Order: sequence, then C-alpha cells, then structure tokens
Amino acid sequence: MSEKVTIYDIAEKLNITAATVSRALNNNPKIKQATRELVIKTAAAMNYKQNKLALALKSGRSNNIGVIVPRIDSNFFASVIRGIEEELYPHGYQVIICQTHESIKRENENLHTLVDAQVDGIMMSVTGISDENDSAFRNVLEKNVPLIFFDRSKHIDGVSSVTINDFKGGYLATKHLIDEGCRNIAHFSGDQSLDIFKNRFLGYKQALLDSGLDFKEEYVIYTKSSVDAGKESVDKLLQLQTPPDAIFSSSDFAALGAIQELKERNISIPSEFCVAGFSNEPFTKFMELSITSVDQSPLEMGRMSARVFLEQVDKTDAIKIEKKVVLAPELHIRKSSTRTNF
Amino acid sequence: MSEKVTIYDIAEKLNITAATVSRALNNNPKIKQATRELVIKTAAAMNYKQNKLALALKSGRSNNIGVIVPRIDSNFFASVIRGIEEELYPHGYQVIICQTHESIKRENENLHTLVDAQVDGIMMSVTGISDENDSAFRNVLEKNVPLIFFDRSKHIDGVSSVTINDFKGGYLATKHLIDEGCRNIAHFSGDQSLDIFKNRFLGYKQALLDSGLDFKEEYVIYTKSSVDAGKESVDKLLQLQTPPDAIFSSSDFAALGAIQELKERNISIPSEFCVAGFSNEPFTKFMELSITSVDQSPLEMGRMSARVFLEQVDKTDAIKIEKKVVLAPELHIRKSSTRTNF
DNA sequence: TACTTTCGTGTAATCGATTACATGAAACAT
DNA sequence: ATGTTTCATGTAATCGATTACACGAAAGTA
Repeated sequence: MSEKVTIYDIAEKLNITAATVSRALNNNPKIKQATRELVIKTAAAMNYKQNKLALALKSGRSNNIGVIVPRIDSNFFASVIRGIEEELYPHGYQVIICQTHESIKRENENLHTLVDAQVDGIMMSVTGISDENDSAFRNVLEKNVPLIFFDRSKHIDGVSSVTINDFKGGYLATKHLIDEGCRNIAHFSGDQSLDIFKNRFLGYKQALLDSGLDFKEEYVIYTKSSVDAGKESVDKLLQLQTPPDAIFSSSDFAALGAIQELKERNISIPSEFCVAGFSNEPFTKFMELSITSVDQSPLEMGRMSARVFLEQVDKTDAIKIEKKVVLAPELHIRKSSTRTNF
Repeated sequence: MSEKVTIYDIAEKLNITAATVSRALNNNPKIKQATRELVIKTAAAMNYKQNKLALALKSGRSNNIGVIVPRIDSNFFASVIRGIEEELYPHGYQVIICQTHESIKRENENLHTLVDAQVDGIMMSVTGISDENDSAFRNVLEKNVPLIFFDRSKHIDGVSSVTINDFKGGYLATKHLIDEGCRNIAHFSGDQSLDIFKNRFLGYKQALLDSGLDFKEEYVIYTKSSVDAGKESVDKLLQLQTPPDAIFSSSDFAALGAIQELKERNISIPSEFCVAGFSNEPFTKFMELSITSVDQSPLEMGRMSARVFLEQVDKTDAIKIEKKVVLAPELHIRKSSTRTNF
C-alpha cells in the first residue's frame, strides 16, 4: 500500500468527522475516552502518518532549523553540527545544512532560501564582514526567525551568539610559549574583520605586554588557513633581521605548514622553535610531533547554540532575548611547544 | 514589515483574483502580457515570497532530501555530504542531516522521520546489518521515495547504490605491500556483515593468493575503527609464533594506532614493518611518517549519489531504475609502506 | 417540569498556492 | 447578423490538518 492515509480516511471508516479524529489523536480532552481509543487503534491499523507538511502550513512551523557554515568538511564545523543535531533531535527538529564556501553572495542566498523554506530558526557561522549587506540578516529578524551565531559572529541587534573567549585562547597560547622560554613570538592571523581573529590577535598582544615583551608589527602575518600558507609565512618570518623563535597560529593548518617548513630547514622543534595552533584539529594530536593547540569545544558549542535556540523559540516576539554565551577555550599542550619534560 | 505577503494580498491590491496572480508568477501562457508584468512588478514591490510549505503541501514535494550517516564528524562522511549538497544546491534542494550513531534503532527512526517529513529522496550509508528489520526500508520504497545507498550498502530491490570497488582497494593495497617485499601481511577488518569490510578482506585474500602467499586466518583481526583498537590488535599479532611484517588495515585510525604501537616497541617503519590504511583521512597525509591509504573519493561519491537521485526523481513510478555505481579506489602510496626510494 | 451546564461531536473556515472547469468578451468566419 | 473560436480571467476544489463556533443530547439544578 503506497496510498497515503489521511484523517479523512479514518473518519470515513468510523463514520465520524475528521475533526473528531484530529482531536482524538491530539489528546484533546473534549473527546470521549472510547472514541479516542477507537480512533487511535484504527489509525494504527490503517498505518496513518500525520502529514507534516499540512501541519507545517497550518501552524507556520516547519520543525526544521537551518545551519549555515563556510563548509561542512572541516572537523570543527562538522563537530558543531553534530552537537546541534544531537541536542535538537529529541525535540523533533530536523537540521538543514547549507554551505557558503566563504562567499557572501552564497551566504545571502542561503539565508533567503532558509527563510523561504520557513525554518524555525537559523544557526550560522558568518563568512565575513561586509557592512552594507545586513539586509539578508535583517530579513531573517523581520520574519521573527530566531538567529544564532556561533564561533564567527557579527554585531547585530537581536542576534544571540555562542562563541569562545578567543582573547583568552590567544592569551593562553602565547603565555605558554613565553613560559617555555620563547622571547620572539610571531603570530599568524586571519581576516581581522572577523572577531575571532581580531580577538586571538589581541590576546596574543596582551600576553606579550603583560610579560614585558615587545609587540612587533612585523611578527604578525595575515594568512589563510592552509598548510601552504603556513609554509610561505614561515619563509617570510625567517627573512627578518631578528627571526622569531615561536609562532602562535590562529590556524592549525597554517601551524602544520610552518612546522613542515621549519623541519625542511632543519630547525628543530621545540628546542629551537616552538609552535602553537588553534582549533585542536584531530591531526594535531596524531602527529608524532604533536601540535599544541587551543580547543574550541565545538561539540559543546553546537549543543549550546541549540539550547539557546530552544529557549528563544518559545518566547513571544515581545520578549526577545539576546543571549551571548562565551565558552572557555582550553589549551592542549603538546610536543611542538614543550621544552620541559613531557 | 514582518507581515507575510500572499498572492491574495497582491490580488486584492490589483483587483484581480489569486488565480491570476499565481498564473502570472508561474509564467502561465494564458496570461496577458500586461497583467503578467503588472503582477510581477507589484509582487516585487510588496516583497512577496512564495510560501514553500503551501507549495509543498499542494504538490507533495518538499524539495528536501534526507541524508543519514553514522556520524557527521568524520572527514569521510562530511565530504560525502559536501558533495551531495554542492550537486543538489543548483537544483533547489535542501539537505537534511541525520545521524545514527551506529544504532539500528536510530536508523529506523531517522528513516521514518524523513518519510514523515515528506523528503523527496533519501541517501544513506547503512549502519549495520539486521535481516528482519527491512521494514523501515520497505516503508520508504512503498512511499515511492527514492532511496540511494552510498559506501555502506545493503542488498534491497529497487535501491540504487554508489560505492567504491572495495575488493580492488583491498587488492591494490595488499599487492603494493607484497611488491615492497612484505611476505607476512596481516589484515585489520571490521564488521564482516558490512559489504565494505567483507570486500576489502576478499581483495586482500585474493592478492595474497595471486602472489603465491599463504592466507593465514590468524592474521585477520576484526577490530573497531579507532587508534586504541589498532594498538591492541598489533599487540595480538606480535604474540604470534610468526609475527607479520605488514598490516593492511580497513581503517586509517586503526592503522595509526598500529604505527604508534610499533614505534613504541622500536620496530622501524617501513624498513621492518609496513602499514597501509583505508579512507585517506587527512591526517594520513599530514603525519611526518605519512600513511599509505586507499582513497574513496568521498566528494565524488556524494556528487554521484546526488546525480543518481536526480535521475531517479523525475521518473514515473513505472520506470524504476536501480542503478549501481561503483567508483574506482585510488591507492595513495606514502612513507609508511615505501621501502624503495621515496 | 423547566432551565442551565456540561459534554461530545459536527460544521466550516483557515493556512497559501495550484489548477480543472466555467464564463464572458473579443475576434473571426460565414 | 449569427455562430464559432480564442483569449483572459474568475470560481471553486484541492492538498491535510487544526480549531473557533455551533448544536443536540445528557446531566444537573431548582
């Protein structure tokens, strides 16, 4: 039987109306117990399945939420999504995935598509900053769709966010390098218009100053998050008059590239040069020369985003809460930066 | 304005009926050119957005497709999903993600939920084999929802699949180890009720036989896909009367564990012992001692699955095609198994 | 007995779009 | 002038479920 069974079919069979069937199935207290049981039994016998689309149209709620990420095939984003899915699953929400591929045009398209698809909420990591095109975001908020940023966030009224304390992450990593005896610490940063990179940078700077070390502009390299970019950046650094003796990289991939390039040049790690990364990608732990990195607890970030959404979704429009959750980063100290016994 | 604009609003403003508006917006040829233009202009001015839920209810098509994977935070599955999303995006489909966490109960729940949500198709990597509970799958097929297996597949009539040639993958890896001079090659396998593990094993066995080497039952270890499991398995192997001098592992993670354990015991790789894995996880390439592995081209697998779905979705029920796509595995030879110059 | 509640169910509108069929006007043919 | 097409639009049903309101019967009250 591939025929779809509706409440009308059940009603017809029992010689009652669809309204009664609907009420019986929805535990409406006005229904006689006998009728309810009969309806429920019949529905089961006929293999009735509620049509969610009809329900969604009537209620205006699709029970879908949208997640927008730059790309899904990175351990960090995949883990966040895992967290979101796990937290939302018991509540009956389905998770729709969109990728921006770091394109703002695509980001806007995704936002519109999700709103058009009547998702009940959107969680996203923004792809970059462009001041004027807030229109797509505003459109979301005007439609009263809860919007939550995770990790990469923007400052928009009415939008909650779940981030980690990137400043502290940068500070911890840098402080650790200093404690290991490094005195000329360089920094790989990313697009400074994104808060995450800005704050990691500021944490780095503050750690230097707090320890009485000079901050040198030339030690800061703005680089992409890739192995090759890391190699090139090390190359630049080593050409300086006073080359650094450590790098705090905002990207694990760039950190890996740096390490590969340093090895190539027979600079020994960690005795001559220390490296710390950011994100705690799986490979940092697996390397023979394991890489020190700042963990962002992506699973928890996803779970927390979902929880913030759940809080938000039931509130009436009047009580708009704007929640800013900041998770604590955790420094995983590994061989790439450990001169003392390990 | 957060008010939703419907075709009725447009109709009212223009003193025409909603039917005309609908036709104008859908390029129905029966509509006067002047009317069409007026409607389109007015719709744009009023910021009209088609209600996809209403459309979905009317048409019975949600424009969503469901993807079920054991978990999303593995590079392989994330990459497949990426491929699916990229291929389907231009066609206007949204991708809904479900995780089974290797639980059959969860798998069945997911299947039912997706069918209830009226997805237009389901792509999945099955979580395991249990002969009787085909009911969830049958339910999908009875509802005429195209179902496509990728990577881990089951034999069910009417279901298309996209897999790689696991036999060949196992054969290539094993043959390579033999060519490097290994003579006692062990194998880490997984749940043999899953075709992928069965076939990798069979490829391994065939390669041995073709090269005139003995197949030894004791060299085959059924192990989980984890670093620790790899360590333990090596431990077992080394206690054998004739310990092996190579491992072909169906899992990169187990291969990594094996390598770590071998190093611990000062067995040098690749000169004394060679290792090859499966899946080409990112870390296999990043290691200082990079790990030989069989690539499954997950991105291509995802794209191909999406294409098979697209072919299927437009066919009438009568012309049910059952397509079996088998992709070629590619052996990436790296340091962990290269005794010759590299 | 007559009047008011309460209870269980039916009626019909609604969510927003699509579409088979109906209709009236204009255009064309004879 | 009358009959026939053609064209553009309106009418109303439909997708499947929910729900405000209506209503008759049963139960309770005076």
